[in-house]
Amino acid sequence: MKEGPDIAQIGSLIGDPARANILTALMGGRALTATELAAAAGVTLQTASAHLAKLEAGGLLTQRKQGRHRYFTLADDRVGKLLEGIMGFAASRGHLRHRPGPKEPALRKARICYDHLAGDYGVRMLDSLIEAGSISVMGEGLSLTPGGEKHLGSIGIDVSGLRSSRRPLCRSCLDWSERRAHLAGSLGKALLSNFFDKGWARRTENSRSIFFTPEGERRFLALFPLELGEDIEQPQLDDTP
Amino acid sequence: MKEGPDIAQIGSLIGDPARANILTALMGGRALTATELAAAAGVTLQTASAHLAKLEAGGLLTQRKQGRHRYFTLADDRVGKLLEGIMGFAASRGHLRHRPGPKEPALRKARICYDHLAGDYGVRMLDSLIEAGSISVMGEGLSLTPGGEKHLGSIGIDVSGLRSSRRPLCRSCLDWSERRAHLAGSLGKALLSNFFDKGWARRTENSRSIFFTPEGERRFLALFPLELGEDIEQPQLDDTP
DNA sequence: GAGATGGTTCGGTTACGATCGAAGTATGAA
DNA sequence: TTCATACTTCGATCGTAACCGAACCATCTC
Repeated sequence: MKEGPDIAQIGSLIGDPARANILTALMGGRALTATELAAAAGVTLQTASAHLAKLEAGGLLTQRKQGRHRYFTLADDRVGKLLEGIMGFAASRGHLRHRPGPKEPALRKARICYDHLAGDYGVRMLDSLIEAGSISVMGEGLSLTPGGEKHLGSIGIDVSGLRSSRRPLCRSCLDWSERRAHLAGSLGKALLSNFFDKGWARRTENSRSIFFTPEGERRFLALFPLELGEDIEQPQLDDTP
Repeated sequence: MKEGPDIAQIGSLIGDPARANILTALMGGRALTATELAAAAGVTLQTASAHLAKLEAGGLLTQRKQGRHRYFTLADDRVGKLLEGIMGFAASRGHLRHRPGPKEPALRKARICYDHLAGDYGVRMLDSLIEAGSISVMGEGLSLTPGGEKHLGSIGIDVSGLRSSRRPLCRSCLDWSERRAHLAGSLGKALLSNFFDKGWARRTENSRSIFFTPEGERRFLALFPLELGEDIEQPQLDDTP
């Protein structure tokens, strides 16, 4: 009966609402202080501190002392992938938050998924890259074509530099809001950084959603066109338990 | 702060030790009764009943009444994939069970992962299929080559029949013990069934581990050879009957 | 029908863990 | 030095949920 790894431990780590809020906040990709995380979780600093200690002991988080601040981040991208996987599953079972809140639409449009672009725009970008022949699909996997390397090089992505990292270049990541794949991996990260650098988009405070400037949005949509037309059906998440 | 799907709910479902044991037991792929699951979880029938109700309400389980029995199974293979993902993560962080127990080696050698073969043998099978050119890899994805279809057809796998199902033919599934991919999807399922049908292997009671007969083992190893040599640690004598 | 087996519901107990106030430590600023 | 900020540790409270005994419902066998 008692076999294999202990999923209950990490399940219970994620299972507490306050800790889940902390992890969700850190899915934004940037390092946050204990105070910020306490606010995000809706608990006092003492409580948050206890939670952070547990999460760190569990290997989900790492902290970095900097002066009198302690910055927390997800331990690595495997944690991000794990969480996004659980989010996708939760969304598919209708485990949505009770009050969808006003930020929900912005989240669905464009958000950060640990370090790359997700949401409607993330899915569109990958779809467009595939249509253009820049990325080829094989089962669940993705790979960059020579043409794609050239194409992305022309907009300022140094693909050969990315290859030298140990991290996979292309990975697909299942999007919980769209229920379709978007682009992760070092290439996904590089593309999002590129948008930030160009001033097309920026992060928003206290949210995973990404804000596109009007000009940036225009350019993004032009760079990643879709043949099919944009009004594809949105697969609905049914929310009955 | 409160954004996205509610990961805490499913986290807490998995986070309880009794429920985690139930889910782990069901990863064996076959339907189990409430009484069996109570024994697997180490709790009384009443307690197990309450847990099963929660898991079902959470969409992780389905039950099927048959006579005076109630058979529970994982709701679908997405649940299996989710759990295997969490197991892989837990194993990578060293969240192993306290007492590794005598069954551990057998589990690492060959076990069932919802409905397909995992463990050392599962990884070997996929590696061999790739070496033989039967399956091609593209990033994280897998696809069956024409040659592979012929090859598998010769050992009794009806690939074209499998294609008609909605389920993907080839999927890679990360193995928590080997930390490498093994073959999932309808093809993975069909291969394992094939081994059972031929009498090469059988399930063991109360465990996810798979027992190979001496003859079956010989044939399996011959069918899925590895170039690299097999002498690199052929560990694990199994202790189960 | 009676009896046995499989499973659920109810009620009450118990234990664990989330929470916060208050006090304590570390780092930076004045 | 003194004060302020950032965070941790301690101690106590409190709620919730896991747990089991007992009773209850359902299905099969005889």
